[in-house]
Formats: sequence, structure tokens, C-alpha cells
Amino acid sequence: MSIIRKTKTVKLVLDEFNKNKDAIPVVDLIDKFKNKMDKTTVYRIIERLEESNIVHSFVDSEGIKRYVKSNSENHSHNESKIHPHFLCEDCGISSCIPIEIKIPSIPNYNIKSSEHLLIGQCKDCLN
Amino acid sequence: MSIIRKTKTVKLVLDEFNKNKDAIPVVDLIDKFKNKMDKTTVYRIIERLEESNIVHSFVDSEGIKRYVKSNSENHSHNESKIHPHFLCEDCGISSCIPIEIKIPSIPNYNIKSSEHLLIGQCKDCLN
DNA sequence: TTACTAATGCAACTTATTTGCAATAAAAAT
DNA sequence: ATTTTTATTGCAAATAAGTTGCATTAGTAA
Repeated sequence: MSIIRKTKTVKLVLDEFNKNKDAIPVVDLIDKFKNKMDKTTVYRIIERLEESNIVHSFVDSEGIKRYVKSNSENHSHNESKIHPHFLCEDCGISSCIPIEIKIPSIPNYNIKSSEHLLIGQCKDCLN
Repeated sequence: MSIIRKTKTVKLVLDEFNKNKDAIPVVDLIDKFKNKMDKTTVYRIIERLEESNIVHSFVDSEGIKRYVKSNSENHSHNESKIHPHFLCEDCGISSCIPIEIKIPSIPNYNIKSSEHLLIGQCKDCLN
């Protein structure tokens, strides 16, 4: 199943992802849209957005699942799917880092994918 | 605060970590000890074990926090703290991978630590 | 053996996420 | 343009994970 119908709520969520390039926790979306749609709807919309590869998600070091819009740099080609994500420990923002990560090969393991989270300070918090 | 008293329940949990070298989700521990101790106790014991650096934790790609015993290879020296973790997508086991990961330096970011999760098939599931 | 207080169990609470279902509204068919 | 189809939504309720307060229990040190 994927995004089929362009409903008002879907447009609102898509707009948000288009405007905001950061990786957003579901809870933030639910809060942001609390007067516009039900939390159930938020969960179901991001589910469909993810299945359609319009957004992708990762779990940050706190265990919070975050969603970002996918784009040609980070997602459209299989080869560029694996990229690290960044989490600022000062302000909490999170985003994709468009560099390539080569998966190390480990004897006795068949590594098929990987997740990389870099934690530190973002540009804004460095000053 | 750290582990101070060697209670029965602490010994049980420590035994489990000594026997089992895999990274265990809290929920599994709670289930395993459901007749031995309360879930609150499990949470509090692993909290103290982690503060004492006896175990360390990471969040896997499903957002599940897992705990493993720390050892000289993976934890006793600061330099070796950062190591990848592995998650088998077939059987679900997870463990530390004792290799070194060098944190890439990213312009405009101050990267202080990182988390790396490798996903694939473990030795047992390869056959 | 006693005194001190960390540790535990239990109940209750918060927060995140999921499910079922009836009502609504896109999109397709007429 | 109207009707039909069915994806989508909202709401209520359920499930699950994790946390908190507090009275009781049990390590440990004096």
C-alpha cells in the first residue's frame, strides 16, 4: 500500500516535510498537527509516506523514531540509501548527512545494511 | 549512584549477563525473570549496572534498547568504547562487534560520539 | 545485634503506539 | 454532474513500555 489519495491531511504533512529538512520525531508531528488531525492519522500517513519512499526513518540514540523527506541525494538510488544521520545533543535537531558510508565486512557475518548515527553539535550550536 | 549491594536479584541479572553474551532487550529480561523479580526491579538494576559500566546499551534499528555486558575489548578503555553492534534480521540476536570505527569528520559539525548498527545474518543463520 | 539506608515489590500513572469500526471524502465510473 | 466505490479519517479503547511514590525488606557496616 502506498499514498493513493491526496487528502487535506496528507498535504499538510507533506508540506511540513518539504519545509522542514530535519528529521522529525512522530510525537512532534502529532503535536504540531494536534488541531488539524488525529494522532492515529499522523501515524498512518507517515506509514504510507514511508512505504512510498517519500520519507525514510531511523531510530536515534534515544530510541526515538525520526522521519525525514527522502531526496535524490539520500534516497532515490539504492547505492545512496545508506547515509549517516546526525543528532545534536544540544538543541536536539537531527538530519541526514550526505556522505557515503562503506559497510565494513565482518568474517562470519553477512551484513546487508547498516545504520549510523553521529552525535555532537550542529553548526548553530557550535557558536 | 552505582551498584552497591549484591542482592539476590542483582546476582541473578549479573549471572544472566555473564552467561549470555548477546545484547538483550529489557523486555526479555523482564520476561525471563518474571517469577523472580518485578519489572521495576529489572529496570532499576540495569540502570545501576549501566551507571557502573558493567553493562552498556544501545538502541537497535527497531528502537529496542539492548544491554550487553561490557568487557575489556569493548568498554574498559575510553578509546574502545565506540564499536558497532550487530543485529541478525533472521533470528533477532544482537551482539557487539569488536572492531574499531573511526568517526568521519564532517565540516560544520562537531562529532563527539557515534552509534553504528550492522544488520544482516549471523553465523548461525547463514547456513 | 543493631542501626542505617539501599533495594525491592506493588499499585498506579504516563506516554507511545495500535486496532476496530462507523462516518467521511477522494477518485473512478456512469 | 451524479453515483459508486473504497481509501482515509476520527474516535474510543486496548496494549505495551517505562516511570514514580511509598511502605516494606534486607544488605552492610558499626
